[in-house]
Amino acid sequence: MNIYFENNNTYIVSPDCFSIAATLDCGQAFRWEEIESGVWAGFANDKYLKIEQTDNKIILYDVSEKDFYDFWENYFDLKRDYTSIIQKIENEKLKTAALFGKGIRILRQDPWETLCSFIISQNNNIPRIKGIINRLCENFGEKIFGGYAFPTAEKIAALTADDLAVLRSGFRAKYILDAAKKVASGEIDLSSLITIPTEKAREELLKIYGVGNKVADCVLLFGLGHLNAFPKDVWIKRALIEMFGGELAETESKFAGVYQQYIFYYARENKI
DNA sequence: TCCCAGGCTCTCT
DNA sequence: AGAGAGCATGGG
Repeated sequence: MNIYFENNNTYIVSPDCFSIAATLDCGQAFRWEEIESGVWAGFANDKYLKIEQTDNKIILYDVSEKDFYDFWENYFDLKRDYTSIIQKIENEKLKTAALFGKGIRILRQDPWETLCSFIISQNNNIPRIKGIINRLCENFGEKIFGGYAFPTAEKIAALTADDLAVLRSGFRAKYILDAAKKVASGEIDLSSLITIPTEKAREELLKIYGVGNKVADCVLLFGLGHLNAFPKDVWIKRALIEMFGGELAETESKFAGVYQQYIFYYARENKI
């Protein structure tokens, strides 16, 4: 994987275990879309990015060397060696899923955005999740180049359930408000959850009304860098039964969350 | 029309 | 501590 910078773009040549399609469309982020074949555009924090993948190259448009090292390298988890993670897998079926989804990287998303997004995701389908999040950003987010940033917890905490009616998020609105209030007030300090043990961080997240184990694990994995978190949703539960007879010891391992994404992607793409 | 969606809370055993 | 209903809304 070779990286260079030219014309204010960032180029990644021969990327290792990095498919932007697999990474951006495997259900961990909701604000990316494929605008033309191989070209994706979306938002992260207060930034907009257009990114393209060709045969042997990934181009991050309008991303300087400083932008890349200050933000995108971490966002796409590019310092981590996914090749070695996959190589160390011994379970044959898990290895099959891993090789199928080897281009997936676990995004390091903004913790508040991740929390809010996965609260919205509960008992919901992906197209509608995206719709609600879009309305959330359009109505309450800062206008930035290309669209709207994700609204801050402070902004949401100052709203009422009536204000959130435009989202058409149903029963989830009260959960969003509780999360925003706990985060904005400092009762829950999301950034502090990055460095404490996974179990302790999960306990904190579970204090939020409307956050259960599944949502907490998604926040731990996609927003807080706890790669041992293993969210169990309906897809995963079904896949664990179909592929592994219901039990998989690797769900307790250091990179369980990475395996989880491989299994999720494999199950979804192959309609297991 | 009907079933169900990357679940959670509440209630009842 | 485990099971089941109810929840808002709309995609397929």
